[in-house]
Amino acid sequence: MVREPLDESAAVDLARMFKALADPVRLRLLSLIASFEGGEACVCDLTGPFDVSQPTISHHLKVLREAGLVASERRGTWVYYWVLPGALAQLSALLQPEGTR
Amino acid sequence: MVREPLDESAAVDLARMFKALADPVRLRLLSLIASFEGGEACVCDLTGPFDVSQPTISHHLKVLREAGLVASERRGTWVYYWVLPGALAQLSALLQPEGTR
DNA sequence: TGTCAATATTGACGTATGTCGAATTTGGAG
DNA sequence: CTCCAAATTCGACATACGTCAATATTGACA
Repeated sequence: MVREPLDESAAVDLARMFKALADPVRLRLLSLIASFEGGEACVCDLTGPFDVSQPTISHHLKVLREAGLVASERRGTWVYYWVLPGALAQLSALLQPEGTR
Repeated sequence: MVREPLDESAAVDLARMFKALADPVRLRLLSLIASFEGGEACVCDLTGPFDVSQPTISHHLKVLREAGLVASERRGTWVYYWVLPGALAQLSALLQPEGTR
């Protein structure tokens, strides 16, 4: 990114992912999921720490999922979420200032 | 971020920065500024490549500046912008998946 | 001092976003 | 089969955001 200008379509794709990170609740959700033991958490684990309603949490999880930052799977009564590390790594690399590595 | 849950105030601060990145025009602006020779560009260099109006570019530059991602200085007739690498590095580190480095 | 070019600010507009309560779906247990 | 708990979807609402045209500001230079 620091080397040569992003073309428009790449910028649109990246903006979609950054937009998913551009909310305090979603950042905390992501961090909470990632730091859970085993790297995954069910929705019931995720609603407690927040002041917002459960449907709102569900909405934010959907945004994260559609942005490709997390994935989910139903197991019986519960739905589990985990972080997709590749997506974060891609964004991380993009923001890496020139010399750094 | 992957190690322990973000607290709310940290999440609010970070979300503010990610929000500044959550727009294709701003991502391209940032990339364009960074990849300019000398690492800085005047506004007149930045309006051409986009389909949006000059006031809109000015608005986006203000958003980037208030998010702490770029800084600017007036030199005579022109105003120059450059990227603040520390801010990008902070976000980059945050997104770094666990083992990576 | 007056005019011009480069940026920024203002005001307005349509659309997107975060949030909630209510209704719906889904699977497990009686 | 029915009922319940977990999660999602729906519909509504207020606020935030991206954009533009018009206006204001700033500095250079004649």
